[in-house]
Amino acid sequence: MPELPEVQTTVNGLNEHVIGLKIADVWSSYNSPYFKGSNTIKDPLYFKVFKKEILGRKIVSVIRRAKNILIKLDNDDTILVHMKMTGHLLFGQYHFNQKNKVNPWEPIEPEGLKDPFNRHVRFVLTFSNKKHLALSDTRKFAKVTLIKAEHFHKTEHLHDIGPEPLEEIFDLKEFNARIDRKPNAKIKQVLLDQSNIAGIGNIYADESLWLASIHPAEKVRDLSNKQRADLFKAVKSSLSKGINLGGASTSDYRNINGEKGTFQQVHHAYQRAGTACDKRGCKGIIQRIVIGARGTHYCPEHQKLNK
DNA sequence: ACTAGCCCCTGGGAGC
DNA sequence: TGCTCCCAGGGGCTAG
Repeated sequence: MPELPEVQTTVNGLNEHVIGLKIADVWSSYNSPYFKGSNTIKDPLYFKVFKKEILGRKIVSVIRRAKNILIKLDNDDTILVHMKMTGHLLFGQYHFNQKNKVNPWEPIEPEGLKDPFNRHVRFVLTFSNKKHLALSDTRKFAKVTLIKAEHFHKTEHLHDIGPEPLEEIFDLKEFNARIDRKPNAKIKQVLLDQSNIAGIGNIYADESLWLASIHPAEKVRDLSNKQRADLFKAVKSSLSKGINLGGASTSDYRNINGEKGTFQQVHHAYQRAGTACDKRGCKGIIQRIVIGARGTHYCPEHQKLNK
């Protein structure tokens, strides 16, 4: 699923391709009564407003905040895309099967989009140079909305998000201050909570805890100073490695060219239940448990509870 | 103010 | 082979 490294990979790709492009058309098949009045394009009434506001605008930059993609327009408005579980953005000059009544924007070429996970197109921006930015989203969890310039600093879509873990200003002292907001909570749940630290999801939480030899159910107040320092380093290193490898494509994530990342090839814990722990000298077998309704993978040999 | 748990959604795997 | 059932999980929301 798209977490900080996957979102950053997408943002890096977009910056190479969409800067200066002018939005000529907008299409979406998202609509759900559940999202009526939600201020996202899943509300058909909101989509009409959204379309009117962005037509003719040029893209000036693309940045990331937590797991959100922020596409800045030339009038200082911002298109926000959150890919949630199964969404990813694709950029290219596509041909769509307009005769398909169910989904007229199902891509029929090029080759890269034959991958089934690139074919669930729900949202398309067409630029004036005939290129497309398409959002493929199998399970329709993704969120797309427009943030007007004057609302940017108070929008509900970005409020209550913790610091960016890869920024240099985010040091061990800051890390401790953030996790200590929940001394009685399990460390895995604290890592996943975006209001504590931005951008960590299930994959990088499990990988970081494996690297730092910490049991995912360890209470924050029971962590030793060494464990805190190890976890701080592990969070930074696993996220950085994820970016360097173009993200994790355990299931559906693809970059803007529709290609897989390779972080899943170096997972130590995530989705490796039943396989041997590959920590040097460790004889453990990776286990899967549930914490906070999330599948959690860890090695019971070298990630033991302190008490 | 907190947290546990439901809900959005669909492809794919298990079971029969 | 083909049907039904069930589950993954980020984050918004609500009930307690």
